Amino acid sequence: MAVGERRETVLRVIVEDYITGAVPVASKAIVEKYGLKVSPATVRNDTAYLEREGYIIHPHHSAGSIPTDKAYRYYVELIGEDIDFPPVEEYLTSYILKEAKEGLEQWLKTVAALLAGLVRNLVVITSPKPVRCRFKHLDLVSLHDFMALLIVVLYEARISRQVLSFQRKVSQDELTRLANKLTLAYAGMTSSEILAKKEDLSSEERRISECLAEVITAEDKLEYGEPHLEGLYLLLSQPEFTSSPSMLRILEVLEKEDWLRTILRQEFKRGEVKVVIGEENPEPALQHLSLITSQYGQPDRASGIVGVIGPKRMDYAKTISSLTCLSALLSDAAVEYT
Amino acid sequence: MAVGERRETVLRVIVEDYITGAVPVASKAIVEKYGLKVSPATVRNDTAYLEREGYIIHPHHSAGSIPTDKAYRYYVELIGEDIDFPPVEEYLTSYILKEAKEGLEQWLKTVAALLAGLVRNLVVITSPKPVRCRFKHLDLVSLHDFMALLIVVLYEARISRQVLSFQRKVSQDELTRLANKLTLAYAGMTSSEILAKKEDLSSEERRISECLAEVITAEDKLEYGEPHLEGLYLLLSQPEFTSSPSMLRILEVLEKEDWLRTILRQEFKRGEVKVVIGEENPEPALQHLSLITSQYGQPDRASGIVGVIGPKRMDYAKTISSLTCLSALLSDAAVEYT
DNA sequence: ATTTGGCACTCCTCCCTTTTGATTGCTAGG
DNA sequence: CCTAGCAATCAAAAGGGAGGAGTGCCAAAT
Repeated sequence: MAVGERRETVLRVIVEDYITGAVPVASKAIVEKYGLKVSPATVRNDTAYLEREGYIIHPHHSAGSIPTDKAYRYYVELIGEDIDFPPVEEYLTSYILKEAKEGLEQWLKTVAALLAGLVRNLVVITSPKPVRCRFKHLDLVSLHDFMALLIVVLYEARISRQVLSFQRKVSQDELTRLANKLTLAYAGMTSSEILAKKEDLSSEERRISECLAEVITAEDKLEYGEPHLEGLYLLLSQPEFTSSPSMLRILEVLEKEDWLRTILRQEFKRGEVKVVIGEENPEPALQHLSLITSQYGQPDRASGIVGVIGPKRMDYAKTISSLTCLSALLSDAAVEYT
Repeated sequence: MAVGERRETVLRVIVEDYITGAVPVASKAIVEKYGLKVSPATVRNDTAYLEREGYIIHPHHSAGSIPTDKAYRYYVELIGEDIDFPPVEEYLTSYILKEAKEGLEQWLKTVAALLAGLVRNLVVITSPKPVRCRFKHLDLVSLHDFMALLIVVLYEARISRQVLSFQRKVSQDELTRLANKLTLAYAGMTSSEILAKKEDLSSEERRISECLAEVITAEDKLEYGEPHLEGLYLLLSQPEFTSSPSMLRILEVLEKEDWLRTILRQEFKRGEVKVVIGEENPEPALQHLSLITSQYGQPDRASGIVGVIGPKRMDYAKTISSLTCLSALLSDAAVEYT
């Protein structure tokens, strides 16, 4: 085996061993566990080289090697070429197909929990949402004399509600009439189209139309649906977070919720799984974690995000393959809601 | 001061001091901080008595006193009589009144986060939900030739959706006609009323009606709306959970979610705040915590639960008063959605 | 040029001991 | 019934090796 080739093997072994074991990998262990035909001293020469190149570091002088972000990146590119994990696919499929009677959101939570258990990390999933919402139907329910509840139904089975007040008394009969009229008038429109359609409207009709457009705009602004988190317990059980301060730091970050935007703002290509390792992440609070994310659904129609958050030392092979498979399955399922 | 009276003072002081400080309370500290006119030795006689009676324990021989569940219960009954906390009320009111444009659920989350910050513990809140849902409106959207999406709008602005399949091709026009007919036929009915209404229905109409009743029944079964949790970070920052195993134990319990039923299954009286301390809770996993819960809304119409979960050593006075006040405010706000 | 065995050195971890300081329990006297 | 004083108790912090795992490097072997 050529020197360069062995170095690559050593690096791969270090990454894989550290992923499963979470302890620094010693030269002796590398030789023994993987049956290399060289002595530990030789491996030490290689690790010295890898350290110079920035692939590994030693937590202290007489400790084994642990991979750097660069090493994980190298590893991910390496395995990216031929990833194949049939058992995961079968396992997921069998569960996912019994789509729930309990509604979409509940089902997504179940799916997320399933994936979390599989990859033993935190899973975040958002419900599918179109980029540009289209109006489908509205209802008006009288609350008091001057107030009504506006219920807006959008395509992709999304709904929103808003309280509305009028200058004068409006009866339920009148509200129903207004609702029917406007439902007909605005069917299939986006928020800007509704605002653009300037016909002669009564004061109440204008009030409702504005409110309607506002509601749809608000929906448009949400880049994704409400995110569900599952497996927090699993993430925090990882050995890197055993100390309570580091656990609290994670929790604090997760509750602030800005991190989510960071994840969701990414550009996705169809079917692609994105891997962001440690300091590759622009968000400092997440730089000691890795994110693996994927988009599902049809980008032009409704789409959502499913992602896994774990320590940098996470099982990239398994997670990437699970996510690839899951996002394909979810895309198929989402077609039914189109 | 009579002996019995002083003992009560000593107990109250121990509870209050332990609530704020989280460290065992020494006899000397009791005398000094609260300016008692007796010596530490005298207080020690009192604590010896209180220990015999089961109100306090000592974590080890040469440590101060910490209250037992019995002591907290005594304390809660004591303060229950004249609780008054105006600053909380004003603080909450000012924020809550700017009701959100972002929808009910989002607003509830904000309220929960606000309360969590105030009481520095985990807050759980459920969206208001009527005990018996009434049908308001339905829509049918064609998916494929044989499949449609059923969108059900209920009173109190609740919505649910369900995928539906037919034996034969059904066009969107036909679906719209069916939707209008059934919306009219079933307006205001509960699930059982819908099932009872046996008129001569076509095969498709029967299929939809059954599905509709099923959806409403499912909503009825949910005792409360989707719960929101806020302030997990605050709860786990409490000194009793600094060790990572105890933190993980809490997280594990919270993710299992069965505990929620325990909380929500309680019987509530209008406007009442319930306090469950430690082992008073039937659920073993929660026996090292205290729960303070309250119902809001109108029991006959929509109602929800708001509760605080904290260590047994939590600020009962502040939490009870905050919750009393908040639940009243939420009830007022909920009226608008009736 | 690469590999290897050997050896000194480093640094972490574990365990044991000691010290320190706080606090109680008890007893005898006010 | 209260108090002062004192011995007893225990946790937490600080110290101190001993042990051990593992590297770095050098000189010799391949």
